[in-house]
Amino acid sequence: MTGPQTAPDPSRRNEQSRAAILTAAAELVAELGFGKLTIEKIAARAGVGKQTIYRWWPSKGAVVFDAFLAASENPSGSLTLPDTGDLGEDLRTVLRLTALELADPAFDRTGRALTAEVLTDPALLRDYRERLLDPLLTVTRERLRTAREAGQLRADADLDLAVELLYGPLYYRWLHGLGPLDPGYADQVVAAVLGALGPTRD
Amino acid sequence: MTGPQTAPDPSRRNEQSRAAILTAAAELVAELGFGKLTIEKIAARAGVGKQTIYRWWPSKGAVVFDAFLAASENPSGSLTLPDTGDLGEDLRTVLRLTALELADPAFDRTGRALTAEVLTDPALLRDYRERLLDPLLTVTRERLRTAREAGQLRADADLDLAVELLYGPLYYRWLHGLGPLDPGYADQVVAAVLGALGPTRD
DNA sequence: CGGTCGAGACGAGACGGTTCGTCTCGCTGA
DNA sequence: TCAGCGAGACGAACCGTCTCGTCTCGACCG
Repeated sequence: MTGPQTAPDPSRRNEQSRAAILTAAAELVAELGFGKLTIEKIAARAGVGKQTIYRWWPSKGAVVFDAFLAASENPSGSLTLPDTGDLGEDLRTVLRLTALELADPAFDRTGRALTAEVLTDPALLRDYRERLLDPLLTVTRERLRTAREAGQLRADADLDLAVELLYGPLYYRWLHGLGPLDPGYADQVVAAVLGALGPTRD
Repeated sequence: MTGPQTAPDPSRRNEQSRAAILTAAAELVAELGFGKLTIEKIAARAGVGKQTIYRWWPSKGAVVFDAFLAASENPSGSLTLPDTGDLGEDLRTVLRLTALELADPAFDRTGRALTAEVLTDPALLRDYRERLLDPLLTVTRERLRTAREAGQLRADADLDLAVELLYGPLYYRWLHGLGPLDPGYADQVVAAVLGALGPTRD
């Protein structure tokens, strides 16, 4: 479904070319921004024929997305959240790290370009969900489930809602440039979510 | 700063052309989507020279953004939130309406395209903040302030945080297609925010 | 075994098509 | 009279497709 109609043979793929293309794409998107980036420039920088890019990727967005993934993907392949037993502490750790990443100017340009592409290309959005977002949300939800069973969240707390209450505001503030993305803000969000979904104080 | 370097004289501007351009842009972005939309097509549909578009707008995104604004701007010019005295009820009303709009397929395409443009063009983001987002956030914050003074929120509730807790999750869910944007979800978000920042139950 | 051969990915770049943004044209209206 | 107007010519940039000749690799055969 995702592959081309006349499928090329992945086993014959040239790994050097693939790596060179992703590296070139990552460099160029940082230098030029996504809008001024072209397939031809990627090919030239990578020392690669255009067709080699068109053969393996359906769009410019897909190339940049893969480059981003290759750079950010955990080599160990496993994505985990800390579990010290204290939900608040663990969430603060995660959200502080997230805020730190979003606040990094180097990440900002690439991240915004990628977000814009992902939001307007349904196929890319599916990829993004499957390979990055859903794993993160799942892992977060599982941590919350553990906490709920330990009585650190209400028994009827909606975990999907909780996850969106955690990440939504950060994301909203980041994309719109509404305010500083610092550890204090991360702590505020965590405190609010715990206040809303934590055990009732009776 | 926003204007061209050799400023044209706004007083000599042709209002018919301006309106025709915005109408054509709105129609075409709905028909073709933002990506396949071109300045030349807008000019042709509007019966206008390309230069007339380039003279008054810096980018394709800016034209579409203006078209969107012209169509959605409240004619009375005033943006207000309901104030029945019951904060929960008022917030549910607003968030339900917001969710309804985001869930509208007709809005979805245009909204995503516009969001993508706004996020990657700092000048457009500034425009968006000034003309749409900040007024909405301000009006929401003022409603929350009233409620706080009436004792419906904690005395130390951070209103900036509150606003982002309200809109952030909706926005997050919408952009990523995480789940249904229905009145029930709006109610859940409001309940969570009131749970977090409402008066302590002592 | 070791040599031959065909398939398919590769680098390079020509190609026609599209859109870009700039630049003239006269024309028109304040 | 003068700046904005519709129209469209213009060169530049990229698009995505295609066609070269090269190379690598597995299959097959002597």
